[in-house]
This record gives sequence, structure tokens and C-alpha cells, in this order.
Amino acid sequence: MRDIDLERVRALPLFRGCSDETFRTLTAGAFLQRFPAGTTLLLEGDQVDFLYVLLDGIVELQGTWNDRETTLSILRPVSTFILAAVVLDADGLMSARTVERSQILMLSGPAIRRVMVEDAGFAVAVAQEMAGCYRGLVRSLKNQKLRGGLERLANYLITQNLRQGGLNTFNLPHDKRTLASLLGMTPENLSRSLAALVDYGVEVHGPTVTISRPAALERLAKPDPLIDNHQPVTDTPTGKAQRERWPLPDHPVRTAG
Amino acid sequence: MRDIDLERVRALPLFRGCSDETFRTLTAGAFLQRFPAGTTLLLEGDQVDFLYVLLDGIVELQGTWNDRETTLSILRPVSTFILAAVVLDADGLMSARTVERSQILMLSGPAIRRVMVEDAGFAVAVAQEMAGCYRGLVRSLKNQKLRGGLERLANYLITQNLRQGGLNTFNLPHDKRTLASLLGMTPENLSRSLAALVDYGVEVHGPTVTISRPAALERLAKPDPLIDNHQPVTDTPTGKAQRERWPLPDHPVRTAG
DNA sequence: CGGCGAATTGACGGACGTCAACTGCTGTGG
DNA sequence: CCACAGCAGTTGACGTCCGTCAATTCGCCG
Repeated sequence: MRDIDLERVRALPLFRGCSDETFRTLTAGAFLQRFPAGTTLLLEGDQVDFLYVLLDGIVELQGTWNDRETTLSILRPVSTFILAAVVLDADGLMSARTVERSQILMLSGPAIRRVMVEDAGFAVAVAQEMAGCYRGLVRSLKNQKLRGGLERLANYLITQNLRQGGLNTFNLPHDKRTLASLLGMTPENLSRSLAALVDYGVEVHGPTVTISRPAALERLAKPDPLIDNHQPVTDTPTGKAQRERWPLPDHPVRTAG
Repeated sequence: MRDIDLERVRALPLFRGCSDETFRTLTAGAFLQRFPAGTTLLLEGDQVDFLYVLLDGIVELQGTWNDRETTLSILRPVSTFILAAVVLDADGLMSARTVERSQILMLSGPAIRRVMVEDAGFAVAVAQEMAGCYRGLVRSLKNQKLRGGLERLANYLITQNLRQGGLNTFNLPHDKRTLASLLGMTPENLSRSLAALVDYGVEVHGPTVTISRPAALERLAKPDPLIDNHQPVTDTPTGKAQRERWPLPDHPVRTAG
């Protein structure tokens, strides 16, 4: 495994505070692996043996019930996922699937649990990570229960715009089927909702979106700091507030359970 | 503060594993307080200074947006809440309101953060608690995104039935307005949905529900262990599986972030 | 050029929210 | 003891949002 990859992992909030020894212990027994697009890494209900760290590519977390399927989160590098199941040594509640060819680091679950009780700093980092993930889900649930489809879409566009520089023109980061599932609607309805947003100054050409009347869109969306994570992207932030202001977050949560 | 109350707190998963010294430190600077019904303990967006422990009564966690309001969780004793905000020293994302007159223990947030870095056992317990809360929310979000209102209600009834002994007759634990908000529907629609369940052998007289054809209801509800927490109530469970099998859980999560 | 999948559009029906009227219960005060 | 106010719950009518199915268009790659 390349040093540069190790350093990227070490820089994660989850590992930044732990001792060198802890970090060596965890990475010594780790697997670094590449998966093609469309690979199911983990099926919901499966026993979870590893903590996954996405180093390159895109991973989708999804839930299923009764032949329906929904996207709970879409992850980009560098992100960890299924921490909660690892901490509790429990079954996964979500499936994980690569959207693109991805490079993934797999850290032994038992090792993580063992190290937590020995390195309080690491245990605290895990608790903080889980707390951040929890709060991301609270936001998602409020978003889902309190807003209608059009409002969710409008807020999503505002969030993406801010994350991509606030220039009022940006690209949708996923194909529209996936985006629809993330927003909790059907692809057909996403099309119609995007069409409906022309009245609010939103133009869509393929994957590129331009917002010609930001104020009008905001009036519709009514973004709320208690639902939307609206931090503009800042480089290597430090200090207290940054614990929840991570680089490159994707809609509901960047790092996921 | 009475010893018996202290012991109830000590018995919580969150505090069971920590040292006596840690526990004394935390409870020394704590407030024990009674609140009348309908008191807002915490408004969403407020700075959170305490970890709350509900010892007696009922507390509702709710979220608001644009004059809409939704219930995210309803807590019964003994439960902790807003742990996530305390761990991250962040604003609360939900409001907390007493439904009945309640007795609540308030533990200093700074003390909790301080103690976490000194007592690895406690930090691990916090991480496990957060992981359990996270998984509760994943279930809620899947429940919300994947099921329709009637299906959510049917599964709620099945869950309540199991939690109250599986005798196919039980009482709704909250008034119907609150239940509707918890299930993500309007009170009117809850009425209609309950009426619709007659076809599946569900009879409702005031707060008491009887299920005359459990199999029919199950065929409609299609309960799923990856969404519904269907553990029947067991007394003082021990061992690994119990980490997520707590006494007296209420629908989505028992203990809440 | 042909073909495939993604995206769009239209038509339709069902689920759900809203408004309003009505019922039934409970506690209060005459 | 009864009348009545107040509130939770129910029921009905209606409109909107949203999912489904089907047909069509668009863009990309062979």
C-alpha cells in the first residue's frame, strides 16, 4: 500500500487523533482492494467484518424493502462507511455498491473494537464520527418528513451550487436515476420537478445546471441550517467547528455509519 | 438525589461500563429537575449544555421547518437524549418537549467531553450508544422512504403488540395526533388508515387495539428485521446481542442522539 | 447508420394533505 | 345534576402531489 494512501487515511478525522501505534495496528492487517463498477461490497443483513474506507471512486449505500429500493447516501473519497455496524459487531442495515471502479481499504472489525478500548483518543474519535453521522441522518429524516419533493430538489440544487463554488452553474454529480432515489422520488418525477423549476430560474442542459435567479430559488427552497449542511468547501479546516465541516460532503451524510 | 435514581442511571448501557470515579464526576455536578407537561426543554438550534436523562415521564423530540412540525422520536424512562450534540459541542438539531410531567437528570456537557478522553471505557460506551442511535435512525429513514403510510402504521401496530406481550390486544401509548406525527402522516389520515385496517382484522376502540387476524396484518405489513426492531421485551438482557436490545424501546429509537 | 439505455413527456390513478363539519368525551360551572 | 365549552377524534369532499405505465426523444457508443 502506497504511503500517500496511508496518509490520506491518517488525515481522516477518525484517525487524526489516534496514536501512531494504534494506526499501525489497524493498517497492518488491512486489505487494499480495487472493485469494478457495480460491485456489491456488502448486502444488507450481512455480518460486517470490516470497516471500509473509500479511497477512490464512488460508493452508494442503499436500503431495500419489498422490491423497493432507496439510496440512503452516496459517498466520495475519502470516506469511511458502516462504522456503526463495526462498533456494535452487528449486521449491516444497508447495502453498499460501487457506482464507479473504486479503490477501497478494508480494516479488520475486531481490530477496531480491540483498539478502541486501549486508545481512548481513538474511542473518542469514533464517538465523534458516529455523532456526526447521526446528525447527518437527523437532517435527512427532517428533510424527508418535512419537505415535499420539489422543496427537497430545490435545496439539493442550492447545496450543490454552494459546494461547487457558488458560481450559479454546476454539474450534477450523479446520474438522474440515482439522484432521484437519493431525493426520495422517481426518475420521472425528478424530470418533472426540474422542469417545474424553470419558473424559478433553473435551467438544465444534460448534467449542467445554471441558476439564473438565485433569490427566487431560495424563496422556494427556504434552506435551513438545521436541515441543510451549507458549509462552502474550505481547505483543511481546523478547530472545533470543523469537526462537522468536512471536505467534499455529499448530500445527506458524507461518512456513513 | 435519591440513590435509587442514581442506580437507574448507572444501569444504563451508557454508564454501565465506566469507572466509579467517572460516574461520580459526572453525577456530582448534575441537576435533577422536574418539569410540568408541555415544557420545552430545548429548542432546535440552541446551544446544548447538558446531556439529558429522562428518569420519569415522557419526552418528545421534534423537528420543525417552514411552519411544519414532525415528531422524530418519543422517549420513555430510562433514556438519554441529545448525546450527539453534547459529544460534538454543537447546536441541537431537534427540539425536546415534555409530553407529561417529567423528572430529568441533566449532566454537564463539558464534563462529559472531559471524562471521555480520560476513561476509555466510557468513550467506548458513548461510541456504542451513538452507533445504536445511528442504526435506529437508519431504520426510521428506510421506514419513511420505502413504505407507504398504511404499511408504516401496520408495522407500528405489530411492533407495539410484540412489545406489550404479543397478546394481540394492547393500548396505543400516545395520543393519536402524536402517533400520526411520529408515523409521518396527518391525524386525519391516521384515522382513515386505522379504519382501513378493519379489512385486516384490526379493531380500535379508543386507545385499545385488538388484532383478530395477525397473519393477515403481517401479510400487509411485511415486517423486516432490517427496519423494525422486533425484539420482544426481555428483562435485564446481557451479552452481545443486548447492546441493541434495550428495555422499553419506543418506535424509531429509544435513546436519541 | 443502428441500437441501446437514459431521460423526458403525457395520461391516468391512487395516496395523501387540507378544509370543514360533525361526533363523542371530559371537565367545569351554574 | 345538567348544560355547555373545549378538545381529540372522526368523517366527508376536494385538490394536489406523486407513482405507474406507456410512448417518445435524446445522446452516446458501437
